[in-house]
Amino acid sequence: MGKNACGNELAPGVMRRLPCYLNYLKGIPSGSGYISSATVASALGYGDVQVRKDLAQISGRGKPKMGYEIDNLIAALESTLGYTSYKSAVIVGAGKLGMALYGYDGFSEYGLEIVAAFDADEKITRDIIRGTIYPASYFSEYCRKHRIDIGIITVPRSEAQKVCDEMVKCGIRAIWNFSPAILSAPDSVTVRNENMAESIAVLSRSLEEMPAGK
Amino acid sequence: MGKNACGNELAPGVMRRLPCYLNYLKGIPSGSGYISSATVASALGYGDVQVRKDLAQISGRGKPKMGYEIDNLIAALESTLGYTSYKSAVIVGAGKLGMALYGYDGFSEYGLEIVAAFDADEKITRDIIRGTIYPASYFSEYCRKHRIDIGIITVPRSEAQKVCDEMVKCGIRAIWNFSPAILSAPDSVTVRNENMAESIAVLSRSLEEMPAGK
DNA sequence: GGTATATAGATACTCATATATCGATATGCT
DNA sequence: AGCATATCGATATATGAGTATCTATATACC
Repeated sequence: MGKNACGNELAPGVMRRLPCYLNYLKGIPSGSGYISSATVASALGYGDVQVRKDLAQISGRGKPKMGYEIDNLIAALESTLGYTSYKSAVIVGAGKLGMALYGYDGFSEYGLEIVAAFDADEKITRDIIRGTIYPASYFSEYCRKHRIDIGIITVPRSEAQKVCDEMVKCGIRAIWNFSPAILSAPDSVTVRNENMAESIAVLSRSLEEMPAGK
Repeated sequence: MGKNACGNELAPGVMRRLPCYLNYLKGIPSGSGYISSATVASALGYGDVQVRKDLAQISGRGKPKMGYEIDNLIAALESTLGYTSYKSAVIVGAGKLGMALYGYDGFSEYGLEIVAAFDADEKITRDIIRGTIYPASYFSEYCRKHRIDIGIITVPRSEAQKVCDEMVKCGIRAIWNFSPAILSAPDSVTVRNENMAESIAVLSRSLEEMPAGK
């Protein structure tokens, strides 16, 4: 385990592909032993050289004629992607999307636990799916009492910047923004936008670009 | 309106930024008239040249000393992104995420209407939020009766490929995949993966990379 | 009406990413 | 044990996106 154990800069393209590698490898029956870069590449539609270069950045060496040890790769990917470290998150905005995320139990696979939800509407402060929804006024106090790693924003566009500021003030340094707002935050805070609008645009354009299917 | 009225290839980076431009411009009080590329650039953290190059691909010319006419830009962006054309969608998988998307009324802003939801579990075939959830067995018949543009997959990983195949068979040519599965589909079908795992990884790594937040 | 200026558009350049080619090496078979 | 081969790793090339610089032009002001 060399210099890349932690803290290396990884190019955005690499960060996009690594979860795909992990996902693919996890779907392989365990005990299969080794896999070649070409096999991974053709399964995911990448080039074999690209797969090797990506894996070289995060894992130990592969063996000629054999490929890479699958279990090693999975462990290296999970570690690199941060899935093995526990991260606590809070949601602000208990609308439909917020509640869906709050109730989704698949995040634990990535080391993420959503520990609380907040909403400006005091009336919905009740158990709905799996936990309490606190009034937004309690947010900063809650953050002082618990160590919160990630803030998830699922409020409407008009409220998003206010919520973002509040999160920053409470020491949250990673924000996952599901609102359509463009958030401004200090450089020390990472903001990740879940870009539904872009996805819809890509799909919509694809429909118009090839009018004749088949 | 020249050659780029429709059907031009747009680079992924451009496709990522265009919704941001639109979003930003819509937040400007209407009747403001013109805006310069430098103003847009500094608001969104891009370079002014990049903004001009992006806009040159989708809109008419700007005026020296004035900038671009805001209303024109908004119209061009909405048209290019496909938000002005009606697109019908169906959801397969009536779990929490599926129901959240089904109940979300913000998609109409992008020209997207979710017209039906399906689930393998026949028991949940009832009105929940705003519409009927049909049993999955009715899916292909429904698609024959209605023109469906986009298929949204919110089933677990193990079911996703099966659902994808069914959608392709029913003539759906654009698929929005919220499951963690890697889907294989013909080239004529556009698959867009909503990459939650990547987002979590980016945020998680950012937490580990700067241990001293300030 | 002339001139200074802000701004767009075009061109040239830099940098990063992805691809192709070549050489090195461990494995398995004869 | 020796050799053929599949696969990795390194080097070189190509492609493309982003940036910087320069030129052209429409506006506003004097």
